[in-house]
Amino acid sequence: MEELVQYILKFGDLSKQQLELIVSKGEELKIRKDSYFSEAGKIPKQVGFIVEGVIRGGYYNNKGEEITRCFIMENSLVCDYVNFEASTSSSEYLQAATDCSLIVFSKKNWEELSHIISGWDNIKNKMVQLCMYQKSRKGPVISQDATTRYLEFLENYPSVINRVPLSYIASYLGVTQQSLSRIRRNIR
Amino acid sequence: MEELVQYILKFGDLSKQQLELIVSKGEELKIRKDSYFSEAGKIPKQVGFIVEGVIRGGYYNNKGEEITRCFIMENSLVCDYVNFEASTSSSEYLQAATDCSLIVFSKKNWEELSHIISGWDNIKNKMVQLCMYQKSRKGPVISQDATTRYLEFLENYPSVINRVPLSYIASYLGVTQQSLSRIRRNIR
DNA sequence: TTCACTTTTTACCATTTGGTAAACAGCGGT
DNA sequence: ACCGCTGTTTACCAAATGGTAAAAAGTGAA
Repeated sequence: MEELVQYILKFGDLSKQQLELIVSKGEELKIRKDSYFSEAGKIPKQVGFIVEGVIRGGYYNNKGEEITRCFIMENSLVCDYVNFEASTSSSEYLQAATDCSLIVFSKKNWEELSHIISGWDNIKNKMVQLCMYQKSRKGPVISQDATTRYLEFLENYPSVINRVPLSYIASYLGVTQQSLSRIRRNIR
Repeated sequence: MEELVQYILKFGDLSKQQLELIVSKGEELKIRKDSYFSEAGKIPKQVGFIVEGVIRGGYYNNKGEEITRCFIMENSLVCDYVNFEASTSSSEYLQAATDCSLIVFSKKNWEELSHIISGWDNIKNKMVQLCMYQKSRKGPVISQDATTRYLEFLENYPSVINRVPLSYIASYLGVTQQSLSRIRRNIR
């Protein structure tokens, strides 16, 4: 759980005792590649912290096609927070793009922390805001051509390229898998 | 200020007295089309609530081209909140796409509300989360062709099309102004 | 190893989009 | 009205991308 502790401490100071209390409310969860952390059409039940692996955030457009909206990496919070908080069903899913190792908090445990740790809400909100901020930025720039988008993806996510199926990356970049394959050939 | 009061009440209950206190901390601000609410490279100094008008969120890519990332409409909070809170300079700007009428809160006033109104932090965080959520979703889908993106834009933002310059919409959709013009002709 | 299955690469052609340049339309100021 | 400025539309051709289909490469199980 050490990674989680270090992550939390980036947002504010807590005593060793308080940190132990937080960790005690989390559970380790391993999920296999392609399984879902939360599903489209369902209420998100957990907040997660990624210890190892990559999570893919996406949704189905009105033609039923899968759209990949973001990749979430190690040492990040992962949650569809607005729907988690409001207990509303989400239009998005969060899916393991690789085998993942997480620390998860049930809604009950997550809310309890607000009551038993003073200062937690402040830290929590900063963490959630960063989580949402990271989801919202750094996406591929729609006005750039596919080659540029791919090269920028390599810069922003160098560790992802060899870990997740190419089809997910193509979906993220907004091109067909064939086009991405051609782009990769032309770059060499 | 009635719009702001109604907006706040969607996130939690407050007394008439408390609402008046909140309103008293806000200032009316009118900004002309094309002027900036916050600028790229600078620290965001205010949280705003849009009473009338449309704000355009965007940034410069590494080639110096303007990228439009979102449009923010009436009755929404507008802020680069993560950088506002941390007093860090933003890579994005928020620009009036039409003449705008806002209610704005300085950082000082915004923070004072947390001390003088119990329950405000809870409401505030929900408002900020929604603000960030709206910024992050509903963007044009990169894998769809430009015509589809334009048609979906019309559905999602029917009131914007005749209010802002076409070049902003083209930038948002990721096409040149000429291509957008051709698309509009072909649809009729 | 071989087989079955999935992922990735290639190839071909039709379609879409970008780049450049010019014409056209709208609008405010004089 | 006329001018100058800005925003929008057109046109033409080159380049990028999608759709379809098939081949090649990788992977795991028997």
